[in-house]
Amino acid sequence: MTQRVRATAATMREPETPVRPPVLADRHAPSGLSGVSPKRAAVVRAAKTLFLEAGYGAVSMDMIAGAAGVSKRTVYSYFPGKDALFGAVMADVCVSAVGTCAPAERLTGPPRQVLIGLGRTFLRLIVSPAAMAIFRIAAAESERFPELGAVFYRSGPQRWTETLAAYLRAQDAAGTLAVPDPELAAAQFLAMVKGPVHLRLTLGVGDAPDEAAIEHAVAGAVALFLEGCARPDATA
Amino acid sequence: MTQRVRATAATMREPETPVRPPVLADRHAPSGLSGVSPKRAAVVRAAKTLFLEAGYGAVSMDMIAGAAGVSKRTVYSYFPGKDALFGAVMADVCVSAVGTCAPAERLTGPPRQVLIGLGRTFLRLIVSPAAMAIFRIAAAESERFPELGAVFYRSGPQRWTETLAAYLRAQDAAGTLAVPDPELAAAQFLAMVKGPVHLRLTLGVGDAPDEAAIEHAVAGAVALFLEGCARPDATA
DNA sequence: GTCTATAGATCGATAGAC
DNA sequence: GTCTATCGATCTATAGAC
Repeated sequence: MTQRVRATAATMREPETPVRPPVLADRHAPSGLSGVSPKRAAVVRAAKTLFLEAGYGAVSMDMIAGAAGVSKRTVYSYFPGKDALFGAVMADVCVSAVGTCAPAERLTGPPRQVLIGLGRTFLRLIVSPAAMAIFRIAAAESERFPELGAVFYRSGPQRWTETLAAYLRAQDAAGTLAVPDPELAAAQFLAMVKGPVHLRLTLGVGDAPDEAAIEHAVAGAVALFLEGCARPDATA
Repeated sequence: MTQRVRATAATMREPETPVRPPVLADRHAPSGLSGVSPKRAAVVRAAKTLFLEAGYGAVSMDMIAGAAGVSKRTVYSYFPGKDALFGAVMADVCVSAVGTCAPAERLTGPPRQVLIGLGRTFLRLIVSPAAMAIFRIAAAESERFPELGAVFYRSGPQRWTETLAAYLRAQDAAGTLAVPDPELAAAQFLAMVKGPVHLRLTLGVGDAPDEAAIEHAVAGAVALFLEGCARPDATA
């Protein structure tokens, strides 16, 4: 099991090359292709699974072709190279897996209740194996694939922060909470929720938190956050 | 530029192999050697630089040998393989770069002052290029090298958390603050300090924060933290 | 399915120290 | 004379490209 890294790295290093083809963008089929090729879908599916499991470096084009049940030639007919395939797949993964899980729940009601609900959903999401795998890869490869980190950030953390910030701003305006800087406060809350457990998971220290641990982390974050924001003259 | 991953992983996976040579531990020189071999030091130095710059996969033994000004044979005479060299170097890096920067400052005085000082030091440290490089590699390779993640966690985050927790516990006992769970509170504070900026850096979104941004992040975290912990009947 | 490039790893030989 | 540290050349496996 060997792998190439150098050529790859140079190829995808967007900020350094004056002319930069959109590597994260999909080049689609080799020619005008109506609809979606099933072979191509199989390649993407196989690549997604393998990349998430083992990371960019540990996956070979042979593996992908084998898992997809196609020849390597076919893989290369749909994607110009390993880096492009990786970029296309990971961008899609970020949007679908992280983006769709953004707070669909209603952010209405008393702050404590909303924060507990949102914190719980958020923490459950980010400690899931799938999310951890995506994050780990995004962190590891963001240097080589700058767009990957950006896509992940926009489709995941940024959405959560913005959504929560909007709620906090509304609460501030309504006088329910005192939040001078909603963006910062939202980031702080989310950081508190994930802080105690996410770092350990990222470093492979300890196992994923169980429900009790999640509740504990969320409750602690909510308590600290609300005590800090609750006005003495208003009910939290 | 290729690399092996399979054998490597198995070798370093301490918890799984019944008999496990201490890969993170240095085997030193091939024989009894008084003092430190300059060649060996050169190898370690070169490997450290290269690994931190490009990560495990992107660095070849040829590069290391070349950068160290020795032959590959010499490299292999000091280290049984690439994984052992990586483990030895990274463990050393974690301890020296992250460990020595643990709060040397005195954690005495009023909470606000202590938290601001500690938060500032902490944030400056973790956003430094060196620390970011180590973190990135630890996160990326912790799956393949479980010990690496553990060493990093112990020598870095865990120390900070424990130190701050001890201070918070003392303050709680003294009645200056109300901290029911010092460990959690310490983790929450540190998470708040780093949250807004560290994630972006990890994902390669945006540049390192300047002094103003650092002050802003620390001040925000301290404000939220203290308001949440300060007893109405005590001065914070 | 084949070909090339390159990675990690190994080997015999040599020069100097004790 | 032997032992040790060092070097350059070479082997095998495999990733990536066509």
